[in-house]
Amino acid sequence: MPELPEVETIARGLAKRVTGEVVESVWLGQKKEPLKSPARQMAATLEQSRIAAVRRVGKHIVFDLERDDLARAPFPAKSRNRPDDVANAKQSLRGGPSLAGKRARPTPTRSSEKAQWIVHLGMTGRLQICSPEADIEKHTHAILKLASGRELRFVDPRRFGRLSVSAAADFDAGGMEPLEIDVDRLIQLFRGRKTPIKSALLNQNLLRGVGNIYADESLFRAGIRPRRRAATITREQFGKLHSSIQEVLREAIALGGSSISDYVDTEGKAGFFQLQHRVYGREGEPCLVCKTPIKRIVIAGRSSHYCPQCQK
DNA sequence: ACTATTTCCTGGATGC
DNA sequence: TGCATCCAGGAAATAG
Repeated sequence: MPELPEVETIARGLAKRVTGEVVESVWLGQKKEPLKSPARQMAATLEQSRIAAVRRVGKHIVFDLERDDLARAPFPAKSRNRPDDVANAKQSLRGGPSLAGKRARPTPTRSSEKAQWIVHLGMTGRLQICSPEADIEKHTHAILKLASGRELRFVDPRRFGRLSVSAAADFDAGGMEPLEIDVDRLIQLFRGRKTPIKSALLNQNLLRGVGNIYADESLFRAGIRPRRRAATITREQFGKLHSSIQEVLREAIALGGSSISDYVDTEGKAGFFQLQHRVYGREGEPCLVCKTPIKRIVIAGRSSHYCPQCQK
């Protein structure tokens, strides 16, 4: 559910609150789904590094990590680990997390080392900043203990979220940023594709960050039906689509994203763009332009909402 | 090289 | 009230 505007909102909030923090220690849960990198490598990369920046790339939250103190170890090289090598996984959450402590003896390094911690929230992932005394929620998969005494926690009931580290600071989410791409590039991306435009918009290898809500909303504003094959869309319509996508995303960011179900930002505040939805979640309700009932169809397993009158 | 379909996961909503 | 079933969604994996 968090798409570009929600992730942008969350990343901005985090940047405000944890930039400059040092990660002292890391606890990682025993569930393996949320971890794309080996637990030991992730913990070792995070521990003793400073959060230099937090930013959004597509739907990913990227924490830029730096380690410029000569006394500290360089980021660990890629290592194969035993599958059960999960940092202190057996510790009970109830008594407070035990934090993965001792690492290998630091090897002095001359250069400033960079790495990244990459968080994808999936459907239900959340990053919390809280005091160590705060109750640890069910489905907490990672806890970063910060030098300020606070904790940064990753909670994700459905476990569609993913955590990974990129040792070389070269994380590439693929695709292009929808708020940066120009019309010609957009046309290049979609031209000639037989797939429905809705599916193309959701393909993160083309545009990164657009999800189900903003795809439907953009197509409505552009007057294009979600099932339209990308290849049949005219240059002029692509122009309209390009401006619709950017308009929808910018408005949504300005309102703090869409709070569907239980989405809240890092401060616990809800977004308000859901109040501006013109088709998403409005099946059967009258189109705000022409009063025709909004239709809901399924495209590639995704519910898609549109006005049969306004969209062609 | 593309495109379409299936799979992963749990909580909330719905139905009997 | 309780139990079963369905649905939501992103992206990786699989199949064509």
